[in-house]
Amino acid sequence: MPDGMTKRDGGRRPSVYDVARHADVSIATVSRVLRGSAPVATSTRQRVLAAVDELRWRPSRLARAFVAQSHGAIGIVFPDLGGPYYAQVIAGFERECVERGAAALILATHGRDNAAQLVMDLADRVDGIAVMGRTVGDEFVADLSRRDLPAVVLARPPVGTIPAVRASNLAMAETLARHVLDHGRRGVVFVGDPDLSPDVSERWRGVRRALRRAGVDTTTALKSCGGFDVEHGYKAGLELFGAGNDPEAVMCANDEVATGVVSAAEVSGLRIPDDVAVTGWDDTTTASRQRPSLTTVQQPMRELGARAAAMLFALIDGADVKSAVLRTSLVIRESCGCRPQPGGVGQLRAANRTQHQGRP
Amino acid sequence: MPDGMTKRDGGRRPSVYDVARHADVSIATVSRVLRGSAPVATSTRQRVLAAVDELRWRPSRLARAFVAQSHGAIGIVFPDLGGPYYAQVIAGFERECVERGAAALILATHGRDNAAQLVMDLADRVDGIAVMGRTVGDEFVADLSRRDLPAVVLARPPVGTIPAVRASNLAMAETLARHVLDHGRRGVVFVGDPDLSPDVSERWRGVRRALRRAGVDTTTALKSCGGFDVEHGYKAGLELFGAGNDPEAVMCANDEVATGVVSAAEVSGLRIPDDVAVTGWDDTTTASRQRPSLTTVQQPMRELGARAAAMLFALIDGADVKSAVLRTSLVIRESCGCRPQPGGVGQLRAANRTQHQGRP
DNA sequence: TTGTATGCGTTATCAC
DNA sequence: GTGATAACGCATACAA
Repeated sequence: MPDGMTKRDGGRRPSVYDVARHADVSIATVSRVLRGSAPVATSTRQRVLAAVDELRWRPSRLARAFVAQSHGAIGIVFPDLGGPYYAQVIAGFERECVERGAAALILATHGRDNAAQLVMDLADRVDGIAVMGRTVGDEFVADLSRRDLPAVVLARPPVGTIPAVRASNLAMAETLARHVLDHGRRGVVFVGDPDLSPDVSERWRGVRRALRRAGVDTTTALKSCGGFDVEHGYKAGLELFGAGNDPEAVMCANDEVATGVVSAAEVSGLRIPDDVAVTGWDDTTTASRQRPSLTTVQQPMRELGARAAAMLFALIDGADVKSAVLRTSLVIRESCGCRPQPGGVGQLRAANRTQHQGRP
Repeated sequence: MPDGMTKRDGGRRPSVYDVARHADVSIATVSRVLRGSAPVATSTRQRVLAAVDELRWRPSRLARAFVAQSHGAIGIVFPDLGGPYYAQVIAGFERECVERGAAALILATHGRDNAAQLVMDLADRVDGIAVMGRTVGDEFVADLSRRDLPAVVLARPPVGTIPAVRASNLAMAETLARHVLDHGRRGVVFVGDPDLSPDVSERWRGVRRALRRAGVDTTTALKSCGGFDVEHGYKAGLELFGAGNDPEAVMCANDEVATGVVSAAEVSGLRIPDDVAVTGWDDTTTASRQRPSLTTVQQPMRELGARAAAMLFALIDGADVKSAVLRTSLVIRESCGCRPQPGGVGQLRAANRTQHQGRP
């Protein structure tokens, strides 16, 4: 700034220039003191710090970000925000951001028709973006990456060169289905919408494979329910139990749907697991507390979010990033027909957990 | 360079200068075309748009924000993220942001020791900030506002001149407690931590007032549980029911704590509501689905988030903003001792709802 | 150790 | 209608 050019006073917040003038140094020195980017004489430093303190100056993040050409933030896109699953994923994502000193921007498209526009807006304000499941189309995700914006996908397979982080589904679903079949149940129905998410799609495929290998007909083994919450599960359950062809086991897309199905069963006068077995997925906190306690599959939800963030930061740093498949584990409780554990409701013994890792 | 900011290199992204050169115009004209801030000849406009298209240029939000001295974002600070309450508040906050074309930044302090630092960081990257409950101290909140950063507080009374948005607690809690007393229950215990949140503090005060007016001793009427989730409620419930002085009614800080208390009661061999009545707060989706269905208080959680955001935008626009107390309503179901409603589990008749508005 | 000068990408204010 | 140019607040290469 040229000499004699005095900035107008007023409500304007102080800038480096104000601090520099106040401490009788150059703006470069002020910057050096604040960033510690170069040695500064102790006496000078103290003058600067005093000025900073007196003017209550904080460097403008807007300007810093502009100079650094970096937002210091990453974003994550969900279809929705309800339910414990998203909350956990967000928590993991956010924790990683905090550790890195970055901000987390969260966007839920909620099935809005302008979802693509919203995601684009978000892309303009972050250094990297994570997209969950089928929130937006593949071609759109690929487009983000083509704009040189670091991107990862979550809870779904990789898209082209865009890395993915997800939990193992297919093999574990097959394992769980086999366990249900081992209880002697043949009339197995999977409640969920394979089209709504890649996760559910893989779980259904795993279940179907187990049924086929056991020689069970699968033509009526899929019941879609239109959503992932308790309400949808309840409604699907009522339809299922009212249809006459009473299923012997209902395997659900997630724990919340399972909770709804359990309610529907009880309203329909069915006992669990005697009349009908029920299983969930996710091992949310309520799963162990329900009665009967819910047999389900534990997946590391926080870890999913944390890994997505970590992968983004690695990409931003120019590192090479590979897709990851996180481990899931079987959590056998009572709702599948197993006996209550001696430890009490919701208690588990290690022997009841089966881990599985690999490509879903 | 500040935390979280690392320079991304690679092929430089195009700027106005590139587009201007490509279209053989000045950068001013490019800006005019894009912003529509001044008339441009049709032929010129088309040349510019063609160049924009070809270079796949998007104006840098970083630069725009810098020039406009505006982040185009507001932030919200929570103590935590788990549970349906926060999810709903976030959803409302986020919806309002989307409608306004702004971004929502979400921070959960999780009881970290550097919470104040984190909130300060957030304050540096938003145009306004909403703080929930006692996430940070009053003096800190006041300090934010003193820095000319628009601020509102959520789920608590106003702090100085900082407006608040909250739901009615005290009178409704008293009403609910009276209802429980009307069932003939005298040994009433409130489970929750008044110190953890202003909301809970007011609910406890309302309950206590009702008890005192009914001539009930309140010296053992408070049972703290250390948190707002099912686990804490369960643990508190076990202690409560194992202590010998069996309560006749347990009024909980929220629905999740109530759910835990219900589990604890059942494990302790107590029937609800015959042996012990239980009430919650929030009317989350599971409240109507539980058996027995949970008597609780409905509060507009999404609305709380939405109003907080709307108030921030109003403050940013320089408008005058007044605190607001949102209406809550009593939701009588079975867990308090009332009979099941004919409509089925979770169904409500209008007659079962009592609304209340006013200063809590 | 400190100061000067330049660039970051946009919008806005002048001239023409 | 259009173009040259000055901010915006900071970081930094280069001088001194």
